[in-house]
Amino acid sequence: MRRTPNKRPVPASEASAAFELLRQKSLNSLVQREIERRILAGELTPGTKLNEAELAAEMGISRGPVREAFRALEQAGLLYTEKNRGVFVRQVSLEEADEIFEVRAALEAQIGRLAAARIVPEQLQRLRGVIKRMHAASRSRDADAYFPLNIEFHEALAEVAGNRALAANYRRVVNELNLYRRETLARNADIIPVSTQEHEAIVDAVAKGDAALAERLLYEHVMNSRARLHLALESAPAHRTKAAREAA
Amino acid sequence: MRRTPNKRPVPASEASAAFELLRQKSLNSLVQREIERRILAGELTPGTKLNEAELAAEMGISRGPVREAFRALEQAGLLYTEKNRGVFVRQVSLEEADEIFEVRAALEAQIGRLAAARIVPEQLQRLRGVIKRMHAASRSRDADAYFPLNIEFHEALAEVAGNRALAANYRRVVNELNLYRRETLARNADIIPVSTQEHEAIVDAVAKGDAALAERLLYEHVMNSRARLHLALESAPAHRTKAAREAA
DNA sequence: CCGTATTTGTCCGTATGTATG
DNA sequence: ACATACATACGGACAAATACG
Repeated sequence: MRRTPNKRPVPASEASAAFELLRQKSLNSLVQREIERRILAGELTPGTKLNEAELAAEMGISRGPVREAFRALEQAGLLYTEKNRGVFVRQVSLEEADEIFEVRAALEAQIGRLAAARIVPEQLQRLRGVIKRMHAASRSRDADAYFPLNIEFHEALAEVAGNRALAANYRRVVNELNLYRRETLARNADIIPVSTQEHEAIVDAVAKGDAALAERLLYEHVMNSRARLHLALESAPAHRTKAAREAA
Repeated sequence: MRRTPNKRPVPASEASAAFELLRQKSLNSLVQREIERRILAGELTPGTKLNEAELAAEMGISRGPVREAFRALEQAGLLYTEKNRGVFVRQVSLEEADEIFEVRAALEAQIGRLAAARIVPEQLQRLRGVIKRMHAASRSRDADAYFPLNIEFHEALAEVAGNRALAANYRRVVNELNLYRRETLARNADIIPVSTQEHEAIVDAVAKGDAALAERLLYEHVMNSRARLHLALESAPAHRTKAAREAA
């Protein structure tokens, strides 16, 4: 046996949260998680340069674990490195985003196919609940309420599909799409009713167990999202800044 | 301008291949590439423990870059880390492999759909050439010749699809499947004729520009591969060792 | 079960390359 | 164009945890 069967209980004096976390996770993984959080939360925007020493000092650690986290996040597609210059938050161009949408469509279609075959009543109830809240957000044209629901819907569906590898790949692809300049990513309230209807049709197909239909609807839903992004860019080709949005 | 426009020519004394490589690529990326190569070539088999200091010494460098490469390869799914114990080549269970096949099927289907829409004559000619060599390998029941052709076929098709993000995701998934115990992975000569015919039908569909058919055939091809793996496992449930194969 | 050897996790110093006035 | 300041890439040392006799 390679592992000690009975782990010694941690003395109360050492049982701080940070200490207990370090028992299990090494520093590099914590740094990785934190940087990932900041990027996905929008605190670090695409193109931002990350400073090794600064980050290390801020977290009260040395630069080694920070560098290791950089390499992991680089592989994950969230950062890129220019040798001897530094690491930067990745920027996804419109052309890349178009390609990634095609990957997402394929994965979502598979999620739909599997979900239709495997969904159980309580999962269906949850999806119906999300749709209901989407309708509410749609009626009040509340984009800030709608978009978290959109994420929740697709996350829940991925879980229904019951395939961890598929869900993991799906999440990575969605994260990459978030690296397309955040401000413009289809935060247009006009699309909410249409999008809500598409989601409802998807749930209906999954509920019926119609795998082929769910697959097709999800594929089209993703490609429609891509088309809507392009439409939004045409109607507002100039990059709308945060200040401009707040003024409106 | 951030970069020096005219790079100083490298003095002959410093112009060794290794030196010039280091001008562009950092050590961690070279280590990463080398370890990845060893894993995919089968020199490092799933479950093998990697020793930081040993690898560093072997390559004549310090442990820092090795650790950074570990973190990248961990994120890529080729290694996994047990804290304070070490990093190991990842092992993919049969259950995981089944899930990954479903991801691969979705990506391959999308590759087929796009390839049918975008293929140009010279690409088609190349695919037909691979098929031709597959038939030859099939007639002589030469598995060692066939399996590289299989890889070449799918790689070429991914290129035809003309979507870099899709190709990158596809490669990662295929690499993961290679981490399912290598020895058993459908190295059965009986399946070669069937597999060849499936490939030929796929090329025909792509050549016709029939996206829907190419998509369906590729999906089924991948799922058939999965089924053939299961069949092979049933007929030989005991793990056939390298020695056993060589004796046969 | 205990002491020792090995290996990992982390930190720090230095050289090299880059940005800037 | 040059000198200076700064950030990164890498090496090396120390402490803690694990493996082994």
